Amino acid sequence: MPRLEPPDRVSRLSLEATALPPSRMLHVPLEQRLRAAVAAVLPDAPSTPVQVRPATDAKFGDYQCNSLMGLAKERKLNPRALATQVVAQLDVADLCLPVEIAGPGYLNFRLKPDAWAAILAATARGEHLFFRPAAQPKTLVIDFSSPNVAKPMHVGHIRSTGIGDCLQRTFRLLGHRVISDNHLGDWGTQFGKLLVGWKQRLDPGALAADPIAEMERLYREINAACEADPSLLDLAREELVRLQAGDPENLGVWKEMIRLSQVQFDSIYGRLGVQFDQTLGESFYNPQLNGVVHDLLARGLARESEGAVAVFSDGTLPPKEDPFLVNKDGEWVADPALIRKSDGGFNYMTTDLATVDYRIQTWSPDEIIYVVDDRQSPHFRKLFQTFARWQPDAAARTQLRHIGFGKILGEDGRPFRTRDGGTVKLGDLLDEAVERALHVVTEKRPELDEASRREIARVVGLGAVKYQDLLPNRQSDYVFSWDKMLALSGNTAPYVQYQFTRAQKVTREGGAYDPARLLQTTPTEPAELALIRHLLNFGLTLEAVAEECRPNYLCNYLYDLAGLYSRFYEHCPVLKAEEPVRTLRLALCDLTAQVLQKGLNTLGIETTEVM
RNA sequence: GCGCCCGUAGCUCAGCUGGAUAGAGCAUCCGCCUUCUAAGCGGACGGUCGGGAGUUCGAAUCUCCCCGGGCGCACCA
Repeated sequence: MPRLEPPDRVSRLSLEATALPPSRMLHVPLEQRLRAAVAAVLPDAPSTPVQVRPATDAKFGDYQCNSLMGLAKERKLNPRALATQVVAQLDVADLCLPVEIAGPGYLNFRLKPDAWAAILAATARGEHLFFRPAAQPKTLVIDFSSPNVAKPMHVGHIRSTGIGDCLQRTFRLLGHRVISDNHLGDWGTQFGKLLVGWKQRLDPGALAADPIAEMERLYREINAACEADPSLLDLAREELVRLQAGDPENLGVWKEMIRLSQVQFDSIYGRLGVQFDQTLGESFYNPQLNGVVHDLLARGLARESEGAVAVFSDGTLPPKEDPFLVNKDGEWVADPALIRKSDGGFNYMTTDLATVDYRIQTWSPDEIIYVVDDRQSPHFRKLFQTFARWQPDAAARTQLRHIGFGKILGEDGRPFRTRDGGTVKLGDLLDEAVERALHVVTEKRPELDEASRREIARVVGLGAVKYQDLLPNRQSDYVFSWDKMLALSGNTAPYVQYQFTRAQKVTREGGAYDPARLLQTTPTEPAELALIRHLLNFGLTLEAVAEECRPNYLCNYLYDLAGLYSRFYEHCPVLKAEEPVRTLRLALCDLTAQVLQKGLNTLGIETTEVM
C-alpha cells in the first residue's frame, strides 16, 4: 500500500541537521551532509569545495560526487580508502539507498523512490519551481546594449542586448537587485561631423520619413568629404567645440538627434521586450570629466604626455600581465590610458571612469557587469586597473567584470554584412524572422485566423533569433546564417516553445489535480524518471548561468527538458491513465510547462498557447 | 614583433573546479500519425578532440613546443 504522507512530513526532506530552508534541489542536502562527513574525516577545510552533481548517466544513479578523488590526490591519500571513511560518516539514509563507491572513488547516490513524489508535491503546491533565491542577494549594475545615437541598430547589437537582458532576468529571478543601464553613445567626436552635415546637407523630407537613415547618410557623406577636404574637418572640430561649450543652436540639434534616435531604440527594445532601469548615456557624465582628470593628476596617477593626459603603468604587475605595457620589437614600451586628448577633449576612458564612480556612489553595487565585445578587453583591463588605483576602497568593495563575447561572422568567415557590404539592420532582421515564421505557421496551421497566425509568428520568429544568438558559448565567434538563425527545428526556440504548447494543452485538458495525491505513487517509467531528474536541475542551471554569465547553459537545459518531455509524451499517456498515475503525469506536464515557460522568459523569449 | 581568443563528426557548435564508452543540431539514409497537435518520435551513418611532448590513477579540459585562423596594439568608441 502506498503510504499517504501528510504535507508537513514533506519537510522531512529538508535538512533537520542544518538551518537551511527546505530544499528545492535534492543535491543541496546531499552536498551539505557530504561536506559535514568530509569535515569529520579531514578536519582542516578542503581547498576545493566538495560538490554533488546530477549523475552523468542514469546507470550511476541520480547524483554523484567526483570531488573526493581530487581531495585524496591533494593529500596523497588512497582515494578509495578516503571514500570509504567519508561514507562511513555520511548519513543520508532518509533520502537515499546506501551510497555506492565506484571506480577509483566516485560516490553514487540513488534516491529512495518516494523522495521524488515529495518534492513534486511541494512544487505542485506552488512552494517553489526547482530553484531557490540566493542566500545572499547582491546588487548588480549591468551595462549592456549601448547603441550609438544617429546610427541604426544592427546585428552587432544583438549579442550585447540579448546576453545582457538574459543576465538581468536571471539575476532578478534569483532574487538579486539589478540596475540595468543603457550607456548610450550620445557624445563624442562624431557629433562634429554630424553637425556639419545637418547644417549643410540635411534633407528635411528624408529626415521625416526615416530619421536614422538620413542621419546615417549625413555622417557617411561628411566623413567622406572630410577626407577629401581637410578644411571641412576643421569645421567639424569647430562645431564640436561649440557643442561642448554649450552653444544653444548646436545643443538643440544634438538633442533632436538624440530624440529621433530614442524613438528607434524604443521601437526595437519594445519588440524585443528589453527594459532598462537607467539610460544614462555618455553625455550624462560630461560635468564630471574635468574633475576626474584633475583628481587623477593631483594624486599623481596621471601625467602629461605629448600634450595629452595619460595614466601609465605603476609597475606592480609583470609586463605580460600589465595592460599599460605593450611589446614592440622585443621591448616593453608604455601603452598608457589616455584620459584627455592633446586638443583638450576627453575620450571614453574618462567617461568610463566617471561612470564607475557614479554607479558606486549611487547604488553601492557588489558588481558592475559590462556586456561588451571581447575586442574591448584591453580597454576594460586598463579601466579596471586605473579605477582601482584611483579609488582603492571602492574598488575593493565592487567587482568589475567584463563579460565579453565573440563576433558574428558571415558564411565566408569575415565579419557579417549584407550582400552589398552594408551592415544588417536589427529591425530588418527581426522583420525577416517574423515573416519566415508566418510562412511556416500558415503552412502548418491553415485553420487558424490571420490575427492568431501573426501573433504566433511574432513570438516564434523573435524567439528563434534570440535563441540562436544565446545558444553558442558567448566567448566564441559564430557564423551567422539566415537559415540557421531562423531555423524552426532542432536546438531552437520554436522546438522548446512547441513542447511547451503540448504540455500546456494536456495540462489544460487535465484540469485541476490534487498535489497530495502525488504522494500516493512513485514514478517508475524511465521517461517519467528522466524528466523528473532534469526538472530538479533547473536551479543548478540558473545558478551556473548567473555565476559564469553564460546564457547558453540555460538554452541547453531547456532543449534537453523539451526533448525529455517529448519522449515522455510519446511513451506515457496522461489523460487516459488510471489514478494515481494520471495525477503524477498531469503534474509532470504542468510542472514541465511551468519550467519551460519560466526558462524561456528568462532568456527573454515569450511562449504561446497554440503553435 | 608582442599580447589575447580559437582549432572537437561533411557543415554549425556544446562539453561546468581534470573524471566513468567524447555529445547535439543540420545534412544523408531507414522506420512511425485508427491512441493527449508529426513544428513530433525511434534508428543508422559519421570524430587519431589541429600535431607532438609532459603532469596524473585518469587530459578535449592543465603545462611547454610547433602548425593553422581571428582580433587587438595612445589622442575613435
